[in-house]
Amino acid sequence: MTFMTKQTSIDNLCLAKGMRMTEQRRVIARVIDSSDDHPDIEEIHRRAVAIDPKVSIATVYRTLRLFEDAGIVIKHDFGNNRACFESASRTHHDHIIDIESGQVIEFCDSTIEELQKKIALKHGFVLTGHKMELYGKRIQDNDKIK
Amino acid sequence: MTFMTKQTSIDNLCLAKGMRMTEQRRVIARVIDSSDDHPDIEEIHRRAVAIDPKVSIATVYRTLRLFEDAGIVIKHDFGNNRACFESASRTHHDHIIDIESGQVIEFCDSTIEELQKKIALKHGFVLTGHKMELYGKRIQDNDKIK
DNA sequence: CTACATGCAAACCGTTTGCCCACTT
DNA sequence: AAGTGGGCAAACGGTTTGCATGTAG
Repeated sequence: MTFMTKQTSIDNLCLAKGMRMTEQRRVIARVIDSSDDHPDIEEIHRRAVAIDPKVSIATVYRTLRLFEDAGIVIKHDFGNNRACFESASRTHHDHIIDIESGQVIEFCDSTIEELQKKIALKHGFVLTGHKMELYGKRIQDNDKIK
Repeated sequence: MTFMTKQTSIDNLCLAKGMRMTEQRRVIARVIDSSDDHPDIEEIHRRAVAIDPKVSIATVYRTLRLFEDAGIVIKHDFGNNRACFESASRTHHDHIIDIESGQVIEFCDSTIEELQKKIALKHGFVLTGHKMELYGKRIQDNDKIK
């Protein structure tokens, strides 16, 4: 297969869902695909424009909603009043937010995941999703000692 | 001048923090205090106006921020793009959100709380807070009267 | 060629704020 | 009487949308 534009796994997902693939969507897909953090719309737009200046912020909004509805990306709300995104193809994880630096650490704990399912069931619900964020302070060396 | 509004536990907290107690703040405190759900600003305003029509929405915003900063209320973001509040004096709990009706159910699970603390520690953090929301669909088998 | 996607700017919506008057202390 | 709080409406910031044009299929 020829490589005119860089092909991403998201591209394939889009095609599989039958959505029309424009250059903008390809660029945004590539940005998401090659990000290992949780960029917000503005940042995604910035990264997209670096690849192709023709991408407008409105298209970023529209495309991310499209991707989200298609289950291609996951939208987060870390409490900054701005949506943050990451590829849904990344393995599931939750987040620890450093309340001092704002840094985001990822983790996954299957025991908690199991418990959540059970709790939901106990209350008469089928779990369709969850959000768990731990907020904390980094432990200093002297804290560890005591 | 007039002292027509009843005294609430939040009132006392406010006084303890040395904040000036106006009629509006008392009304809003009373609304929060007597709510066992998670009303948003508009709903709090509605309830406040029912007690005293003189309360403006701007004051509701200002007062709730004040209360939040003072640790008197807890602000939630259940993903509707609107802040929801509840009294901080209520015992700790997390939430299950019915993705179909938006209804909010409260629960508390000490096993998960323990695990969260451990996970944070494992990653070098002291847990200072957490947010956990389970999203799910009601399992309906008996309440099907239509 | 047609239907859908994009760019632009205006509209939107929850929230914040400036200004000036009212009220608490 | 001094100074904070409230009401109103305008400002704000992130997000959505109407319209005319561009483009994938």
